[in-house]
Amino acid sequence: MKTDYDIGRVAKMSGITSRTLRHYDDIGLLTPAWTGPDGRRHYGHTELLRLQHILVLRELGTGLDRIASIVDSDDPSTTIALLRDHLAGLTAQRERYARLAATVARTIDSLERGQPMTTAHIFDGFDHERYEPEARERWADDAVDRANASWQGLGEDGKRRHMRTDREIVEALGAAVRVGFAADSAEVQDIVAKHHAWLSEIWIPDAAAYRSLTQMYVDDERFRAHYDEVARGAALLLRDGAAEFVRIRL
Amino acid sequence: MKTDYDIGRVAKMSGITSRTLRHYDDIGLLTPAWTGPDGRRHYGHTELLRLQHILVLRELGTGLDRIASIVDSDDPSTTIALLRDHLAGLTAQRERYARLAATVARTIDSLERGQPMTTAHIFDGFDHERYEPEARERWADDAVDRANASWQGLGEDGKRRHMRTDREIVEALGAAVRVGFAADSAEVQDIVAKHHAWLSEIWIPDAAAYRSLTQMYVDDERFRAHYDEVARGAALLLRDGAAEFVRIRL
DNA sequence: TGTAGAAGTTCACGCCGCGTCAACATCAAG
DNA sequence: CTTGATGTTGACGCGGCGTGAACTTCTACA
Repeated sequence: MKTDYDIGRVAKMSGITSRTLRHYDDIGLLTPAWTGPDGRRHYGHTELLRLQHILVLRELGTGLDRIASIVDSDDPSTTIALLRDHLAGLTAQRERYARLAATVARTIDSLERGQPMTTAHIFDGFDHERYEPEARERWADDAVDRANASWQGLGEDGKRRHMRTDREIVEALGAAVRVGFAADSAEVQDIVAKHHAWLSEIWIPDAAAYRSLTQMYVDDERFRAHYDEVARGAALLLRDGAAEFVRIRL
Repeated sequence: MKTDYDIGRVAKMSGITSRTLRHYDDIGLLTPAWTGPDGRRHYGHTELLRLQHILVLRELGTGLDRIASIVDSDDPSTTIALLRDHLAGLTAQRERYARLAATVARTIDSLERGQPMTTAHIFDGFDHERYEPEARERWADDAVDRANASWQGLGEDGKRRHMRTDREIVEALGAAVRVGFAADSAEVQDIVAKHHAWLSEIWIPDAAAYRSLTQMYVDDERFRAHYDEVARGAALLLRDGAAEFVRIRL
């Protein structure tokens, strides 16, 4: 036969290791055209094409099981559907790494300017996993104590920074209200995330606590006045945004 | 004690599972403040703070062993060095996913236009990154028309995404300037790549066009102001980075 | 106070995609 | 005939936990 490549040749041609080829044989992803009496694997042209296909999909980050189903079904629309699915995942990954990189860069930046690793800064772009929507009333009990303790522990400098961040949030919210952003828009969600992170500096609220806190911002005159200072409706927007935030992120 | 949280409370507060907390105990990353006579783990405020620190770094994609060394050493310069290392990895990942996403998108596109997944097509941007110079020449001709058409074609949603990416680039550049990355550093090159990709959304510039565009960013006040918003020198860095980018990649 | 069930504990295996020995067989070249 | 390159199977390792199993202990309610 003309097209007879042993495992080493295939490995060199494709740039993968022979181990990988053996692995693909083991899991039935790529079976050699024939196996010699000595157990050596021999690949033909068909297998090379299949391997190419596999490698492309692998390079795209697809899992081997999914690759198998794609390669096995020659149906283009199946391939397209699967790829489209996969594309969404890739884009999400890319954005995730972009955010992480930006956050790390910012963290480095602030560290180099002598600032400690404050949680507020650090929690930018932080992905909180979900909490269970269970009753956790007791947490709220000593929450105030702990919040006070944290606040005391911040020091003069920390307190001032904290206040400044608060100001930024109020202004961002005001701008959002004026522009007319919805509570579930990315822009408002960013602000809410920032607010949550800011809050976490002195107190780590769970989902329920965070929602009731933002509700309180609406109900309590003094708080509402504080948040509505730049634009009326900011406290409401924060509350609604927080509800959405909790639903999605906590 | 006031600050006494059992493993379940800590899990709910932080959003991670109790299993993870036990794991962290096992590997010595986060030891409970004390363990009851019945073997139950109890955490205090100190541990919560440490956990926060850990989770942030974890969210940044850092490995647990590296996290341990970062959290254990309170030395900021160590932290910076480790983070800088990590940043390089993150940017590499980001770039990888960006390339993958682009290739997948192209593959989907060609499949939808009825073309089979030929090897020639498939290997675009895969192993051998080939650019056909003649095709690029033709692009430059009606580049402006094309840019306008593309922008219109993006739709409201696309436009907004485009704007947000722009913002990310500006911020990443700002951070890079502050941190002091060189124009030919991997980090800056990554940002430039992103900028080029971003630009390619509405206009695919060739090498010369890309260089003169970034030069224009420096010369034109309005553009410079835009890129220098986060940190002065960003436009310059982008131009120099683009020159390097063109030299190596285009 | 008895009892149920919620929540804690310690093993210990599973996952994904191979890398990396180990121990041995077989091939091509000098 | 040796030597070294290359092939084979088999098995463990990794990272960061998920997910049971089997057992103990705390908490709430009748």
